[in-house]
Formats: sequence, structure tokens, C-alpha cells
Amino acid sequence: MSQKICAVAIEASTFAIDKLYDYALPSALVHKAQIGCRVLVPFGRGNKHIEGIILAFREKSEFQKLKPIDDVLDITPVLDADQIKLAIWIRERLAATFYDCIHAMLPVGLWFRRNDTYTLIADEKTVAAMIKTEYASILSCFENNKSLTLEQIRTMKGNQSILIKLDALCKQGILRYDSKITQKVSDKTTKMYRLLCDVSEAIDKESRNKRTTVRLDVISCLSDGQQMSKQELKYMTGVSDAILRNMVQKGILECTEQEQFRTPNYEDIEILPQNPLSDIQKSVYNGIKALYEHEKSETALLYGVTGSGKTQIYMHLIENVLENNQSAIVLVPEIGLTPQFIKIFTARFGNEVSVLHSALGVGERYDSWKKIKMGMSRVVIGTRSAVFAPVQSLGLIIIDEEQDSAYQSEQSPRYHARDIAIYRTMQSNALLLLGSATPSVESYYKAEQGIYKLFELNERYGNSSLPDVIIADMRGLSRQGMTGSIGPILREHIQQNLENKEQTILFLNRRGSSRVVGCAMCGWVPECPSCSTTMTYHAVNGRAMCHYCGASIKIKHNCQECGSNHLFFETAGTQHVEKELSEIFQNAKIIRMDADTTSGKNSHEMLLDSFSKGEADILIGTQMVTKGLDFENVTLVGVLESDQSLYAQDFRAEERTFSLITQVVGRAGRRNNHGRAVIQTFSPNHPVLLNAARQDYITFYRQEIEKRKALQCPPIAQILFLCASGENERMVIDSLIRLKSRLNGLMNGQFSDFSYPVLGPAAASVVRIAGRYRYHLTMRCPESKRRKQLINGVLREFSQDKLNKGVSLHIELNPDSI
DNA sequence: AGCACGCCGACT
DNA sequence: GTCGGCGTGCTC
Repeated sequence: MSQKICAVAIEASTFAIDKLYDYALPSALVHKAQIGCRVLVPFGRGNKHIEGIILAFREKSEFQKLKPIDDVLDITPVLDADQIKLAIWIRERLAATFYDCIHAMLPVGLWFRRNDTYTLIADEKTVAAMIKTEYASILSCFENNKSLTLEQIRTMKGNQSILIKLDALCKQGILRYDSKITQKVSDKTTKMYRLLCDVSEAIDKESRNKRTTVRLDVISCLSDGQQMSKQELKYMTGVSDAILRNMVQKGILECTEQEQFRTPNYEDIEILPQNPLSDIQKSVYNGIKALYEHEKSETALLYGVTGSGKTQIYMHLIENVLENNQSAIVLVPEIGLTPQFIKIFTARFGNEVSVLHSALGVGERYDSWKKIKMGMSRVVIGTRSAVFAPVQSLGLIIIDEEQDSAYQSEQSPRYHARDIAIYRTMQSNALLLLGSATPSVESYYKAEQGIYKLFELNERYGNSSLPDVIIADMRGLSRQGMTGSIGPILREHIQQNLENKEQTILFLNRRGSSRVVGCAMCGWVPECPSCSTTMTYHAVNGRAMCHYCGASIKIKHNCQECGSNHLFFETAGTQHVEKELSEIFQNAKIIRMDADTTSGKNSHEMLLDSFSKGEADILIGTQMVTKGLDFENVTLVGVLESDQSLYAQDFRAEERTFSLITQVVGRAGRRNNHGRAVIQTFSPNHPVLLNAARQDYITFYRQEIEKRKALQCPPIAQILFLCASGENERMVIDSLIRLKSRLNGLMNGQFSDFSYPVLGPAAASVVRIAGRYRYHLTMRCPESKRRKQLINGVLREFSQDKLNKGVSLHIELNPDSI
């Protein structure tokens, strides 16, 4: 009888050892094991029980001594054949491990938490008889407790090799091994801390310690008996992990894990009326529908100015897909997945709609996933990871605002939802529709090349028209004594809006909310001890924080370097503007939307809701105010610091600026005819601003593509970064120098057909993050099978080379910045 | 990455 | 002698 052999991807494996491992399938499990089922297998010398997933069956193996699979964990496969193919494709392309890819594709609610336990089942005589053997030490653990978890045994026995002995004892029938498996409830747990004793007792316990200030801060934070998350504690006091751990050990604090839940609230949303398609919409719809009906898969780019009614075209297409008994996936950038958007779809497609969103509870997401997999729900709306939704019979994927950077994953595998969507639609002969008012230069270029089919909607729907755009030149104002961020032109328009009882949105073009603190006497500014960054000041807690690693220091009244009391504080952009506005327009009601005011649950939606009800006159915010907001009564949009993002050094800076400004300008006057947009700038003649003001994408694109040609940037050429990071700067650089010469060697030899210059090593824009130095090599080379072979080869070599110990390497394709 | 094995110095 | 430190190499 030829025994079946399973090729298994192993959860524990790192990139260096990630491959399929062959395991024997015991006859007892033959009926349970299917491709795509997760299994428990013995792995490594100690035969540790590790989770794996069967990706293939084999008739024979090159290996002589195969270990048997312990158990099959799933009754039905969690991955089908297409999904496995996709996982393998991602792994090869993005140099990730099998399990990284699989994790990206499945909901977290599906993962297991394992608890290995050993129970003493032999009688006392047998145990006593073993007192002289090598097992005595382990058996002694069971004196007080007949049943122990592996963790407990490990803490008792330290770093001894216990697994083999435990295994042997199980074989002899002295111990019983159980692997209690519970579904993992959540991956998003927060560690919460609470005082275990009362305040005076805690202070008493700690005051014997010499370095008590931080500890006392922690105690005072928790003195009201409430819980506080680790994050908050770190933020308020700057306490380290080690100190918290120590305080827990001493019995002063208690640490519990709490799940993070945030369920969106869909109530109280007005259902917008379904308007019929206009003639232009109808002809675009018919064109896209014809592509959908093609046998072969197609990609369409729908370029439609803001307010041209792209969403309605999506709806009609989905309706068509459902009539064909197929499924559709709609992807939206995180920030665009508003209850309003979801409601539009649920109002139309009812129970067919499932939402996959990172803010959903794990349980809810898992339920949605199951519903989709079973075919109960055929319209999926979600953010980036929803591109993996296991729909039955995929007919259509829509990516709205396709230029948004939220579609690029930041962790391994660093996939772009657009690439996955292309693969999936090709697999299923389905249609991919990319929609945008400001398509990415990459996508528009592909449309020009005929790779994507281009559709245009260049008329706003109904009677809404584009706002009048005024470019306000801010140069020289400060010389005239006007130092504020609201110039005279914008001020006049705001005044006019207040008088007319119309609303205004002010967009502050800044990333995050950076506030500076420093010493005016000696020039000292706080720098993060483990990152090469300046720390930013947070007025809430009077501390300077590092945005990369979260470290914080207390800012005192005097400079810590020279002792002077001439510290300067610059408040947050939005806060600053809010203050200025309330001084100029003393009766105006203002809502501020930034990281500080939207950190709470649903606060984002609550603020927008309150604004849409007319409870405020002015909304100030950062990028959050640019997406998907549709307010009837907003007739003025102001853009502050519009050139702030223009001069960043990465090649997509101008594209991002154009997109942001175009979107925010489109927010004015969506429904009536006298919308205005005021763009304040120090570069009033910058072509990107002028094009954005006219909402002239095509001209912007023409100019941009010429620049990309000159600089050999995507989409003309592909840029590949090989990024190394590690704690030892010298080793990081040296590892890249070796990698560079290895690449050059290969490209002179067996890869002479694939030869491109390698640049670097160069430092990343933030050289050091959390104590790790970051450097990279740059290659401009086309994507091809040979490149995959070359890069994956050197990556594997790199991770196996002992000289590179402590240095990790990953690749990034056409990244925004580095 | 873990984890076991092995080689070496310190100590009951 | 033996415990336990760290360096080295393997994982079907």
C-alpha cells in the first residue's frame, strides 16, 4: 500500500528555512486530511508540536525517515486550491513565508491558541521505580499537581531539554499528552494594568527602591482604581516594559489582557435616493458591463471627477454581477469606509452585503468570513485585506480611490491590494474596476498603454458644478505683519460664509500633528535615544514623544542642557489654527478633527455627524477631512499650507499633493452652484497646484509622466529596494556591501541576461528606528521571472549567512519613501 | 527563530 | 565527578 505523504507549510518557520516539509499521514487520519486543512506536526529535534497546513499530497518523498502528522485540526479546508495558488504566488513575488501569506488571507478569528498539557497517569509504584533514571527530575514536577502545561514545566525546569524526555514518558504510558486547542479570540488584545493594593501600600513598597519617580508616577496614574492600558501608561509616564514587569512581579500591579472592540454604528443614517443614471453614466456603464461579459479577465480604469457619480455605476455593475449569480468585492481606503458608504450598499443589496473591516470585532469578522465562504453573502465591502475574501464565483472587484496608499500593506507580505486583485480576477476570469478622481500615475500609464481599458466621467452629476478656485499668495504677508495661518483672502471668505450661515471646511495639509519643543538659548531639541528622530511635544501630558518607537520624556520648565527657562513650544497645526480662528471669529463654532480629537471610540463619526447636523460653522482637520465627506451646506473649502507636501524628496510627493488638493477642493459646493475653494500657498505658480485648482488631471499627468521618464521612476522603470536593518550599524552596512558584490557577481555570471546597476548602500530617511539602523541598496530593473530567481536566491543566501547574524533583509517594490 | 547537543570551566 | 554557561548547526 502506498502511503500518502503530505507536504506541509510550517507556522514556525522563518524565511531562511521556509519550505514544504514532508510528513507521513497515519491511516487513522487519512479520511480527515485534505489539502488546505491545518495540522499539528512534530517539528525540530525536540519534536515540538507545531501548526502547519497541508498544501499538497505526494506519493513519495526524498526523505527516508518521515515523521507522522499528529492531528488534523480542520474538518473543512480553510483554503481552496485557488487560494493556495495565490499564497504561493505572493510568497515568491514578495519574498515572504508561506504562513505570512496564509495569515494575510484568513481572518484572525480562525487562528488557534494551543495549550500543551501533560498529565501523570502512571501509579506511584511506577513513578517510584524511575527515581534513579534520567526522567526523575521531570517526574518530580508532578508531585503536587498531576496535570501541568508545557509552560509550567518549562518554568520549573528552565532551559533543559525536556521535550524529548516528555515525549519518551508519553510513549511509555507514564504521562499523557493533550493539546487543548481553543480558537484564538482576538489578536488585538491590549494589556491593561491595575493597582493590586491600595495607594499608600504601593508607595510604601516602592519607596525602598532608589529610582522611584517613574514608579510613583505609575501608581498615581492608577490611584483612582481604574485600569489603564500599557500604551497609555507609557504615554503618561514614560515607564518601560521592564519596570512594569517588575511591578507586576512584586504584586503591586495586575496585568490583564483585554480585547479591543469597536463596532461601527449604522443607525440614524439617511438613505440617499437612488438616482437614475445620466446619459454619460449610462454609456460608461454599458462599456464596463461589456468588459465584464468578456470571457477573459479585464481591468478597467474609471477616471471620474469628484461628484460624477462613480458609486452609482458601481451599484449598477454589482446588480448585474448578482443577476449572473456571481460575487463582487468592493475595496475602500480605511478612511473612506464610512457608515454612510456601507449604508448605501446595504440599502440596495440588503443581506447580501458583508463588511470586512479592521475595526470590526474579531468574532464579527470571522462570522462575515464564514458567511462569504458559504456563499451566503455575495457583496463584500472592506478595506485592503478584503481583497482576499473567499467569495464563491468571483465576478467583479472594485477598488475605489485606487491611488490611495492604504492599499499597500506595511507588513510582510507587503502586498498591494491592486496586484492581488489583478491576480484574482485573472484566476476567475473576472473584471477588475479601478475607480478614482485622481488615478495613480501608474494606473493611468497602463491605461494609456492599453493594458487597462479607460473610461471617463468628466461631468459632475446633476446640477452641481466645480467650485471657484482662488489661489491665495501668502508670500510677503509676514513682512506686512501678518503672521497667522489664515490670510486676508481666506479670512474674508470665512466671514462671508458665517454671515450666510453656510459651513466651511479647512484642510491643513500636514502629516500627523507635529509639535516642536526646544530651547531658544542653546538650541537643544529632544531627540529619541533609540531612533534618529526629533521628538514631538504633546501638551496633554507635557511630554515629548517619539513617533516611531513611542518613547517619551518629561519636559520641565528649564532646558535640560543649559538650564535656561527660554523653552519654546509650537502647538499642533490644527490646534494653532483653531485658536487663531476663535480669536478672529469669536462667535463661530469650530470642530477640530485630528489625532487628538479622534482617538476615542467612534469619535471620528461623532464629530462628522455633529458637523453635518449644522452644529458647527467650521471644520478644521488634516487628511481626515478630504475623503468621502458629502455635506450639503459646505460652500467653502480652505487649504492651508498647500505646498507643505510638495517638496518631500520621494518621487510620489507631487502626485500625493495633487490628489489631496483635488479631492478637498471637490468638497466645496457639491450640490449648489456657488462653492469656493481658497488655496493658500507660497508657490502660487507651482504647476501641480494650478492643475489641482483647475481639477485638471490630464495636464498634471502629462507633466508628471515626463518627469518620471527623466528620473527613471515608476511606472517607466521599476525600483527595487533591498532593505537591511539591525542593531549594529557597521554590520548592516557591511552585509549590504557583501550583498551588492554578490549581486554584481551573479549578474556578471549566470544572470548575465539580467544585468542592472546596483546603487548603495544608502541610509534610509530615518536611519535608526527603535535602535535598529536601516540601510538599503537600490536597483532599477523590470519585473520578470529572472528577477524573482535572482532576488529570492540572494535573500535566502543572506538569511543563511552567519556573517549577517542580527541583520534582517526585506525587499520593497516601488515604495513611496524609505 | 527555537532548540538540542556538546564542549568547557567552576564548584559540591 | 556534575552542573550549567554559551557556541554551533539542524529543522521533513
